[in-house]
Amino acid sequence: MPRVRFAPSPTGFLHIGSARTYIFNWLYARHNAGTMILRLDDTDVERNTEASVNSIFDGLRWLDLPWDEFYKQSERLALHREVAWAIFGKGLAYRDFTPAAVGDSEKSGAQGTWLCNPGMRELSREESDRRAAAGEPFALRFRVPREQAGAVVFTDAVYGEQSKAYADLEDFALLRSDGMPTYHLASCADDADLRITHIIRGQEHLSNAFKHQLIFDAAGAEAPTFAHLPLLMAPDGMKLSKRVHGPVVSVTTYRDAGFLPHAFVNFLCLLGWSPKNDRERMSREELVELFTLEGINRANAVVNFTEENPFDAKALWLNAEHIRGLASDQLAAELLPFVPVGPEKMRQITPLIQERIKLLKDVQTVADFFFAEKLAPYDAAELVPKKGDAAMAKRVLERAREVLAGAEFTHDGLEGALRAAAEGLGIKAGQMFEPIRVAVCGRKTAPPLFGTLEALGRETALGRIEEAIAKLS
RNA sequence: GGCGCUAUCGUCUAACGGUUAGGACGGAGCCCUCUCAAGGCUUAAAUACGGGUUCGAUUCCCGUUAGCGCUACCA
Repeated sequence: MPRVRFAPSPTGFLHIGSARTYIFNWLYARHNAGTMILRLDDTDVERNTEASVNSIFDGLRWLDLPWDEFYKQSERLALHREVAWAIFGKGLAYRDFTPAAVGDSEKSGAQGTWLCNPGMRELSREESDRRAAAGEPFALRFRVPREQAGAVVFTDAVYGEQSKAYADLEDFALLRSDGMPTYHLASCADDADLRITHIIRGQEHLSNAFKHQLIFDAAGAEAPTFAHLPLLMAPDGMKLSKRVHGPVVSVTTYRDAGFLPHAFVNFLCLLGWSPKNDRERMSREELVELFTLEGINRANAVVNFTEENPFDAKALWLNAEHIRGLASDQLAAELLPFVPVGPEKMRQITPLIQERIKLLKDVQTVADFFFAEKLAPYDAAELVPKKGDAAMAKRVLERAREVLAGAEFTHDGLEGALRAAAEGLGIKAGQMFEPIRVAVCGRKTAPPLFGTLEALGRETALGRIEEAIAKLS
């Protein structure tokens, strides 16, 4: 039974790339009847924030893909230290007494790669113990066997066989001088302890995996299978970041704009993964059924957004697809939070706009005239039908006033009455409908007229026609 | 700089070494039609470059170029 984990560090809002990583882990777990573990990797006390923790929970809960187990890394420090000292005990790590402040960026200068602080890895055990006993602060570093000719080797489920010469790996830290574990140590210690079988994460960790393999080996644990995911990029080729790309990288932005959670999940799945059978729109069950590590691509994927169009066109299309696929009543319920109207009215309006919105939020602009007490001001010229004039518009509206006063106020009743009226006036049906549509909706493009009139009701419709006639006088 | 990874239409992607290089979104056009959508049909659009290997390379190998990632006592 596979056990997978998503291990975000709570140092910012939930990123769409992180959401995708979570989704892939979740799908892998469900596809293989495994366990999905959420673990907060909060060993960086300096940068952790409560707001970030909330953002992560909010985002993940919205996706509606529940996890099975939850852990907080900060509550497992004893385990991490135990693993670190066990590695030290085997002689595979050493104390580095170099003051923390010195030479961070200078280490890896243009000269070449920084590998270790000279002198420290050669310190005798006695000397090391003596200085530690004397209270001198130190970091614990992994002793990479760079004097050996070999390499660290592992097989990535996505990228295949990976190897890196020992000589190219630096002596990375396991424990900081304040005794806190580093990410590398804590992550591996926890993965081993939680019996994680597959580490599915972003490709930015591919290089780190060599270090992790070393830690698992040193700790005497069998390393999980690594599966690295291609990264999500911005159209400018840069890694997505809130700083430069704004809120489009945050999951909550999608939620607030009215993406259906599953449509969002569906979209993210198509970035860097393919079922290889041209399927695009898929239900959750289908995704679980189709998801495999073999389907994961190796090249980075760009999320195609611009300043004018903050959402990828394909994301929008998929959302519209899923909206259309919803039962009308269900969609009405989803729409409710976006608009000041009761459930009854919403259910009546929904069928009229279901095929016309890409985002739930679009209901605010597409259906505004249903909720507005008073129509937004429009130009009287809008009332004039194609190949007609103001006089025709007025004639149409005056006739409509009579017809609507008496007609049966249903889709079919209205259509019959209005078409007959057009014939009576000797004009095309379109010329009849156009002025009425504008009078009633305040604009030329709107949902189908008869259903709209029905939903609006006789009183409102007549009132708006009256106002339009006044505009023409 | 060192190391690692990647490279098919604008974007997401498909293609046991043998296809007219397929699909989707978006674009253009047509049809349908009370406007707008939705739907249907048609269309433009890609194998980064150079060498190999092979009867034959999108596919395998090498190089170049470009991009990304890692190179912290961040994760």
